[in-house]
Amino acid sequence: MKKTRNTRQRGVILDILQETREHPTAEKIYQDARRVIPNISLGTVYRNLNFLQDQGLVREIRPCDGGSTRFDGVLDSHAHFHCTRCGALLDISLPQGFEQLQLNKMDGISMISSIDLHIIGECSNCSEEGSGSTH
Amino acid sequence: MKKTRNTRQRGVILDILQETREHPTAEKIYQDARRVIPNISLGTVYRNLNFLQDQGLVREIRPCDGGSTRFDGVLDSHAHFHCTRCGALLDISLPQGFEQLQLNKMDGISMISSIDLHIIGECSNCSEEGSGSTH
DNA sequence: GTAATTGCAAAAGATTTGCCCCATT
DNA sequence: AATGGGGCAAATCTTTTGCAATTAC
Repeated sequence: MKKTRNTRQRGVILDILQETREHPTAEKIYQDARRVIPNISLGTVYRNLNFLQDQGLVREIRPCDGGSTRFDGVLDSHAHFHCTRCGALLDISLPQGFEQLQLNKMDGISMISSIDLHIIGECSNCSEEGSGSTH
Repeated sequence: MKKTRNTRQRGVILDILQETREHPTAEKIYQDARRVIPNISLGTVYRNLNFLQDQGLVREIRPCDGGSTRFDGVLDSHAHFHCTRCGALLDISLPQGFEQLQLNKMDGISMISSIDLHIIGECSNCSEEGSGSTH
């Protein structure tokens, strides 16, 4: 297999993802990265995100309610909560009993590599504000 | 609120979605619909998919592994299995005990409207075929 | 008759890719 | 020096939208 190089761009992108729990989009990562490497290009960001995903260092989350792909650099197992009002995408702990679910041998499944749990609803912030605000 | 009309296009699209468990993409629905209404347009398909979603008659599934949005017209609660080899997206039953999970009051969540469970792995078909095939 | 809906084509986004140059090893 | 990776811009793909014509009610 071919050798990979440690470029500044790649390092910065990975750092950004590992230091936030905001699940940024590629565009947001691009903007953050430009504060460090002003002439980094969006194409490079995408190429590295794909690369890091292939390496298993990062994973992508596709918001259930449309919008662009977001990325997650925190690999502890956790679920995601999507707020339909403000669009927030939050890490949440796996519900009690989740690990014990009978997951194997279901239907036509022969091997499970990962399980994604997405909870869609309203976050406390939005609910506290009554029915008006959109963020 | 404004009145809605029962157009042939809308009916055909809904039928297609309710009669399959294949979770077609908009493009696939468009192709199927053209066999019935040869000059239906892709724009109409998208407009109706969004409309049907707003009505709660259909929901969209965003494949975790990229690719375009797929649609589901079967509303019984079920989970989805994504095969990383052949790309199949299958309905599966919710695992035992799933309904009893402690889901409320977690972290900053104040209201839950739906829960999506996606299982990623390999389907039996692909595994039986050994390690070669891509479908 | 009226307004919701369609078809078509253009526009808008998001992501990928080709090409040539630069920088890591 | 060799070649993986970057920058830039064009290309691709998916989805949305404006508008005039059509059709359900």
